[in-house]
Amino acid sequence: MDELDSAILRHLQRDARQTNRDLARTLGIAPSTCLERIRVLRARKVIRGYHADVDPAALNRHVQALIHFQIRPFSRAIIEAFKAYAAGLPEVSTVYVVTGGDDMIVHVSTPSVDYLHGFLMDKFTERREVVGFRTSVIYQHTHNQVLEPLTP
Amino acid sequence: MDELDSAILRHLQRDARQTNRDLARTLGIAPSTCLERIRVLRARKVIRGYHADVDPAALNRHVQALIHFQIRPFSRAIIEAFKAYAAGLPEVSTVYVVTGGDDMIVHVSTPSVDYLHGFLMDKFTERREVVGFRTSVIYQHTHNQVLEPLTP
DNA sequence: AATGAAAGTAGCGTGGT
DNA sequence: ACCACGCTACTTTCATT
Repeated sequence: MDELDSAILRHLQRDARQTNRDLARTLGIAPSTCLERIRVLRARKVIRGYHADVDPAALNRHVQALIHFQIRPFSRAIIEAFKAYAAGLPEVSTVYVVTGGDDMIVHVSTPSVDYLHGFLMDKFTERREVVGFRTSVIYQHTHNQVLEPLTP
Repeated sequence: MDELDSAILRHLQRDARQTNRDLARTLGIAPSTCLERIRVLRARKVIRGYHADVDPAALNRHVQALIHFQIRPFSRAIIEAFKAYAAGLPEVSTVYVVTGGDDMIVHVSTPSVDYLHGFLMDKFTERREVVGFRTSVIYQHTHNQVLEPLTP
């Protein structure tokens, strides 16, 4: 992980579909060198994948929310099972297992407020391990697609 | 947005670097057709971009957290300013503006717990609009990279 | 580890159905 | 709208440094 690798990661986070030639040209290296660097970064799992960023509204997901869960009993097996359950629901985009006031925070996106309400009622209220949850509707969110390496 | 567009989005969310030819072949359409569909989806901003997914640990970001903020006074200008401030910090990956108990939830990733503590102290405690915040350290998180269209 | 050339392959415009 | 063709450009391997 030298400065060149960092530069490659920075550029591929911003635009994953630029050609290898273009990337090599902007970095001032040969295309074959650039290709090999990227191959190694993938093999080392530093680059985990390449994903298109799709507007949720185009997928009929106009209402997003964060759901804060309290789970009891708090054991590894229960947490793992609930995490797997939540992550498998098509409305769910992210599951965070956290410390603090809540045990789990789940990011969901749904067509409407009505759909969200029905979804929460149908999928979570009946589960024994869920002793309580709280909904935060998301008004806006901005995502920083390019993360730089940090120095300790 | 027909079934073919949905299929294209599904595949590009899973792997944004597959060639147009491969995608066309798996969908059973001509490459030129596929290319034109993708071009329109980009022009309509349904596809917002293509991004490499990089392991945060490789960027020296071993400790992630969600920070829950209470902001006062609660006005559009104050919220916008704080959002812009937070989103501009390199440690921050996502800013959610929400309803409910909190006003803003910020996803951060840092090298260590010490770094996180110093970061919170240096960047947030001195800001007047921050009347309180709470930290949830993230133990695990799973992200669903492929979002399907939902039917109302 | 980086390069340059060479072979295979893909992108993308044009025209046709 | 979709497909077929063809030119140009890209990717990728390998010998060389």
